[in-house]
Amino acid sequence: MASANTRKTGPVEVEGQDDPRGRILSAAGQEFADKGFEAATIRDICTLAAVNVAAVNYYFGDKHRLYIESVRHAHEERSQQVPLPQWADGTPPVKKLRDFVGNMLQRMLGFDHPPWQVRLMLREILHPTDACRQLVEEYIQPHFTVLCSILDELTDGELSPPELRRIGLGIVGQCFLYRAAGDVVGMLIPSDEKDNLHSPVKLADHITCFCLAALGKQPPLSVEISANCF
Amino acid sequence: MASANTRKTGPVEVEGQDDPRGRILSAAGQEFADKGFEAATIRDICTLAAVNVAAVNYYFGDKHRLYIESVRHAHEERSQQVPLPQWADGTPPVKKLRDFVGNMLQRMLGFDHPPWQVRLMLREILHPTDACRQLVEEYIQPHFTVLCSILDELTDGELSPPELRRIGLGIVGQCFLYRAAGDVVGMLIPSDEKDNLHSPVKLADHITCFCLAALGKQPPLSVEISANCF
DNA sequence: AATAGAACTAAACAGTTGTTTGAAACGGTG
DNA sequence: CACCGTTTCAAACAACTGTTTAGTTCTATT
Repeated sequence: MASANTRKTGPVEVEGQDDPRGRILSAAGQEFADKGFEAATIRDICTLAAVNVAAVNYYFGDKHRLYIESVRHAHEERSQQVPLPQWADGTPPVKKLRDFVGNMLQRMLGFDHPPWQVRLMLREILHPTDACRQLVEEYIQPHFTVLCSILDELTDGELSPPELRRIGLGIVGQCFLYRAAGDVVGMLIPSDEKDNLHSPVKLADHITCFCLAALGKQPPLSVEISANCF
Repeated sequence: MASANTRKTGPVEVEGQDDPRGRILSAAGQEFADKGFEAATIRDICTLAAVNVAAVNYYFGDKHRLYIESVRHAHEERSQQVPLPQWADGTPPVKKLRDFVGNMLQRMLGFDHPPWQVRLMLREILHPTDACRQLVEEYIQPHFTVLCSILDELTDGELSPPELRRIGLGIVGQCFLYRAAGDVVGMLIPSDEKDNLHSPVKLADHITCFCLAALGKQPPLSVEISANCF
């Protein structure tokens, strides 16, 4: 029973398809993402991971610690799946903003449908548990700080940090709605319209344009320059 | 066992504190809102409602039908708690928009802290079950339609319905973030700033101004006319 | 080959879940 | 009072939960 709860430090053993710990972590992430902490059962997780029921307690102690680990695992994976864009010096802030919004939507909505990592993180955001603080500090806060600094650069420092944060939250909120309430959004608009106007790319264009117009960096929307402005 | 599952049609019997059915419905709403469908137990609900465990099956058949009924009960109550504003003819659309956003935020965030009705509806929006369709058709869709018609009036019909919906969703999204991810938002900004700039009233002002600026119905934000514009 | 420790397993544990049962209490009507 | 349908209750039901145990297999070092 020695150090089963600590990370492997022994031989090579990449966290791949072979080691049970990794399999459990992936299986747990999917189950927790789909059903939530209570409804997901250790037995289902272990069946999915093709390990014995006792393996969870052997590797992680109990269900709760497995959950914490699996949230961490989720945002670590997602961070390197969709890393923040890197900009060369002198990149115009307008382009940075568009890139950032596009990146955020891509991370939230995914290419096809959102992977379990995102859905698990979303659960934690909506109903925070012990795993939330870490998620915010290591994942959300850094991203939000980048967004605010882009807005600061965009407005030439005319706006105070609180005002920048407020506008930043507005941008995040517009993206967040599609991620968190995507099903309901789909019920509010025709299905063909969803494909045409609410795809990640089109959405990123619209949200950026909307924000730029509000900040006076672009003509108002109702004048409708429908051509893409980037 | 006759017609215990159908609505009472007999004598007066207002759905108040006396009839067990109403007490169960309220208790269930609170428990479901706090813990979700799986984690909330019939025993806890019945204890809270001060009825026997068997009462749920007697009045509602099973846990699932109790849940459906309790979501319906929630949005019916909330509808009459915070009804949509009624505007006299000739009310300027700018005022209508501000009223609508304020109304929506009030309904979402509540005066002090959000009542269980809203939290239960939120759960259904985030993880839709059978109760979602009804919730959308009877509650969300009508509200969203009002918002779009205000935006239409505001832009003098310059924008197409799909574009109106897209902007409407942006407004909803900005409000929605505070409701759904309020805890995380609270971790992203200083606590005093949350009280000053992110109260329902201040938020309604900001979101409306932001939208009006983007639509060119008001000077851009970065010029900062900090005085209230209504 | 012998041994020690890690990895894994089947089986059982105690507790809780949703649901059902059969009988008791209730409240009005003949 | 006796009767009846409705409502309420304590108790039990079977199924499932997270967790633990005791035992087996595997692996690598001596």
